[in-house]
Amino acid sequence: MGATKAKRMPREVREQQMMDAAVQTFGRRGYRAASMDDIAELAGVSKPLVYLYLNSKEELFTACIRREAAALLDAVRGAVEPGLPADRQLWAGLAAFFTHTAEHPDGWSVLHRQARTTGEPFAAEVVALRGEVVAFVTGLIGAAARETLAATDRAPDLAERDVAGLAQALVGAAESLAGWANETPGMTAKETAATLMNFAWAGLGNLMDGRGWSPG
Amino acid sequence: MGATKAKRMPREVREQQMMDAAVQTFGRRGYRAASMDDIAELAGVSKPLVYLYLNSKEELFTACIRREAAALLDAVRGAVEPGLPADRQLWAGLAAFFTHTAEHPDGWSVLHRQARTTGEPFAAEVVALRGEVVAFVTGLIGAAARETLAATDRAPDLAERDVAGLAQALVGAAESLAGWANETPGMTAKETAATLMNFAWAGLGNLMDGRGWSPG
Amino acid sequence: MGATKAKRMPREVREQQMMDAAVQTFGRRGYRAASMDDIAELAGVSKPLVYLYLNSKEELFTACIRREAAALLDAVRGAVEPGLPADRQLWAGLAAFFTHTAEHPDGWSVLHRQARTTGEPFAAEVVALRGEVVAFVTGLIGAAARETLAATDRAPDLAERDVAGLAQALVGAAESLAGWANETPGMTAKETAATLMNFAWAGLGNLMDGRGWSPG
Amino acid sequence: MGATKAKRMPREVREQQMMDAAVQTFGRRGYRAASMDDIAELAGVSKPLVYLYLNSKEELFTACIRREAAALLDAVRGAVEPGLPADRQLWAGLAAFFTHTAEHPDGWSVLHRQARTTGEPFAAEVVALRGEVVAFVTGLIGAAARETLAATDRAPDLAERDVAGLAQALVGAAESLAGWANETPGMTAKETAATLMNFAWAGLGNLMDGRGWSPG
DNA sequence: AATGAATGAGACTTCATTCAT
DNA sequence: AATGAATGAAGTCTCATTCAT
Repeated sequence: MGATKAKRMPREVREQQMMDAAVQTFGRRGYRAASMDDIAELAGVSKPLVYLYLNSKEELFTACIRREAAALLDAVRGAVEPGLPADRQLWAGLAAFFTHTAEHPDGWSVLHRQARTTGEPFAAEVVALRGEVVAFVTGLIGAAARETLAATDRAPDLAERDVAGLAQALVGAAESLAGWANETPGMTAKETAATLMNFAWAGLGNLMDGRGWSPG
Repeated sequence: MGATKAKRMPREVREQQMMDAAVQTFGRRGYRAASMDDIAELAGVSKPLVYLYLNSKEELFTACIRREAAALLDAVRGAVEPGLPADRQLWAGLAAFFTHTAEHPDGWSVLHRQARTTGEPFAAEVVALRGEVVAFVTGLIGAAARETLAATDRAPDLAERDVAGLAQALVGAAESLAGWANETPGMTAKETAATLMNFAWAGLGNLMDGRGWSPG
Repeated sequence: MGATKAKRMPREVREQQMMDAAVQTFGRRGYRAASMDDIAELAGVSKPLVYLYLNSKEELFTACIRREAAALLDAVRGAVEPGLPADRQLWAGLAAFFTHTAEHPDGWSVLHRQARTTGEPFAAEVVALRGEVVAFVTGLIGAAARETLAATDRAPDLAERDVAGLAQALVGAAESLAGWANETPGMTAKETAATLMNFAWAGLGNLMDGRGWSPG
Repeated sequence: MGATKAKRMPREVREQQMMDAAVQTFGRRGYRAASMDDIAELAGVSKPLVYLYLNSKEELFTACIRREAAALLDAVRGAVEPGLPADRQLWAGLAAFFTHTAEHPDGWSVLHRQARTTGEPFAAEVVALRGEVVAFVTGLIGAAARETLAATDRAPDLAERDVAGLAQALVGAAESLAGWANETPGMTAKETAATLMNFAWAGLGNLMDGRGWSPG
């Protein structure tokens, strides 16, 4: 641990070292509790250099959020093969999601725990990320609906709002399970993805058949 | 808003005023970003009085967590009538949960966003709360399984670990939907509860039938 | 420990309870570190009552100094019988001094350690006490000199300044030994007094004979 | 007075300036009454710099105690030539002691008045210093006894405990005289040392002859 | 005779940030 | 490309003291 202390590295390398240190520190301690001193020390550079490259604590945190968000999105998108059936796509995306969060717990913490609780302007960054994810999932649910309809030749029976709520619930459940899986030894990403698919898929299917649960 | 500025109130009343102010401030700004000055001012008292009654920022935060956790648990437990079928119980509990979180957004923020990200010893308080909720939900799922089995005369087919994962997913989805509902105008607690039941119940039923989704 | 909590005591009794608590607290913690809260609690009364009777922390400390100084002076003066030879008087005074400081360690601490280090106006109080003691000792040394001269029919050979220095040294040694004796188990007041007399008396005698030590 | 306000000094220099200011402030006002603001201002730096270099008020005070203790011990040890007779060694040590305390009254105050009354962990530092001094003096008294015995061919007559008491008394007297000499204009260190030698040496001699004072 | 309620002022400490080299 | 030196501002907490009953 601890960055290589070699002097005179090219700017881009130093910058990544600093951001690695920042993600780790922010992710574990939170934005306020993380000090620029901590980050500089962990990065193995002096504080003025951090400011020279990243300008301010706020910009540094924002840069961390964006880097980690992009990495997560790339991982999920890269795992989904467009040609497959919707349920397989969804499963592949979830597996990639759980894999990535397990392999980058500090980055995931920055996105899911810290950025969302630190208020504006950071929460907005995560809202954007989450919006992309929800849209992606919404699209998959819609595709699944269409596939089902095509196979059974029935009329669509899902309001827009229901789909949105379902996507929210699915994403929320995934976020929750990511934290739980990280804390549960022996829980692999694929098992976690299967658990969630089990939980969600049948319900989605029933909904599309118009056989939802109702309090009546 | 802003506490009544009447002087010379009995201790217990002042203490509640302070905790109201603290929950609001902690919930909106987070533990670190909330200053005791802010809280005292919002409570309409001087800072030393806050310290006289609540001892320290840490103890104040802990007291807030416990008060809000107790209020949430009471609301959910009070809404569930033990005699009803499991699905009705679950629905009633969810509705009460969404109602309470909608009516106490700052308290919910303290529990769900802030306490969990502020590290020990606060996270442990919420872990305890969440553990009670998960146990409660786990019990309901088990009851539902037994009811189903009694009706259909089939053997149980749910491993302990699956139930635990399902409860986690359900609670996580509920937590996520609580935030979403708070930010979505016109979304009532009952609608939110119905959305989640739709999403979850059919899936649970299928699982109990041994017809889970699998990647194969 | 802990004053009787009976309510409605006559003023003078309450005042002594408070001063007892104050002497103990000041003596053990020092003026600054002792808080009025501590003192009031130890005295078993509310803080406003302490202020009602003793007016302020400064006045309270001053009152403590004066009470303890008077007690110490009374103890020493009461032990010295004017008719005896000077050395017996000195010994009796020292024994009384060591007895009193051993029996009232907090009071002695207030006088010797705390009041002297807390700056004006408190140091002046102790300077006055010490001045009385030094004058008393100086008188005894003078008397001893006269007795010696009367017996040996020689001219006096002690300058005023030497006597003052000797008295200072003797008092300083006594103060130092008081602390040491308090910390040395099994060291009685009379033994301590004898140690100091052993150390000092022969030297005084030699000096009066003009046989002092000199670097030459 | 007042440190040079030149900016951008090397760390070691600044650190000494800060400790000079701290010794002066602690020595005159005491540990509790001295504020870090006062010290920083007297040192001509901002408060954060004091914390950056010295970490905390406690560590700063401890550093002051150690620096001043070392300086005092060095001064006394450096003045004593091992080859000389014991009485000359003692006198030289006392003269150096009184010289040093006269030239560094604030440092002496830190050691003798403030550190001893501020409680742990500071008192322990001074106990260690004083222990070294008492051991040193004890050694000299023992050496003197042996020299006397060698010259007069008599048996030793001093118990261990008596020697310890005598050393205590001598050190106590010296400490007391140091304060007195500082407050008495025109009193030089050598005069003070001679006064104490006069007071103490003959008494020690008599004791070694077995001719101590006794109340009988 | 006595106290619960309340506070202005000031203490120690930390942090994001800049300056000069 | 990089850093040692330095600080304004703000935060948590304590304390002597008073008010109203």
